[in-house]
Amino acid sequence: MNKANPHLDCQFCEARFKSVFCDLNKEEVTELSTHKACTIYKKGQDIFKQDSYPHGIYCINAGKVKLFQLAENGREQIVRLAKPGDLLGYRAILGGEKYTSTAEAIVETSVCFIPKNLFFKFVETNNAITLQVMKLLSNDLKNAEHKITDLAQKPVKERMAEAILFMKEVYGFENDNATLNVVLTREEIANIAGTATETAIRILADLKNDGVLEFTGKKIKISKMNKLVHVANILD
DNA sequence: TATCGCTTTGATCTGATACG
DNA sequence: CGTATCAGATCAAAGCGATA
Repeated sequence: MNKANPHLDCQFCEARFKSVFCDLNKEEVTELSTHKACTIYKKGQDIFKQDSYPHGIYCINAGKVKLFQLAENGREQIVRLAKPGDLLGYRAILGGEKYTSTAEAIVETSVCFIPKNLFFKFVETNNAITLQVMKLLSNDLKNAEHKITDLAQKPVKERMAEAILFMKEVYGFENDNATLNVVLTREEIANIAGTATETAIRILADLKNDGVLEFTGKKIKISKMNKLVHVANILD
């Protein structure tokens, strides 16, 4: 199933420098390196599941991950997209709770598991990490609040435009500086915007007709960024 | 070539708001 | 109040491309 990947040394890990572990000293990096366990997940594989208990946290080394909650009606709501350097599952660990969402690889993804004890040790002894984690938490909270307001107040077209911009924020562009560096299904995009797949498809077609977006297969190119931002009706 | 999963499209239903 | 309108969801069916 999942290939273990023992050769990744935290000392040289590019992703670590973008993570909460960027401020570790040399001994701590060594400790992290010896206790973490790196695993490769194939596209579509779950890293952890909603309602299960956490035993540690996950740090993405390479790849892309979506986090979603399963609603009563069976629909998924994507609550977060994650990239290399991002931490997964830390809120559940800190709160001593079950996972409130499922994490699934959207492409082949390499993830390092850091045991609970080690994570808590870092948080207790390293102020820089504590501060970083607090920043993460407050950022998550801000995003969650923003999402609530969006879903409650904004029409679908604005949410769809925002969903596209969100994908761009997290994963950026390809070399042409316009094509999103991520491929999601229409259903997944709908699940970011919180709408039905059919509605998402119709709105994407509208945005194409308006000359805002272009499609090549499942790839999305933003041809008129200013117009897309305008459609998204972002107030700040 | 048969099949599967995803995408698209049209038709219809529903709930919220506006309006006479 | 009753009802007209609108946004969006739901349902059904067809299209389409990758893959076994």
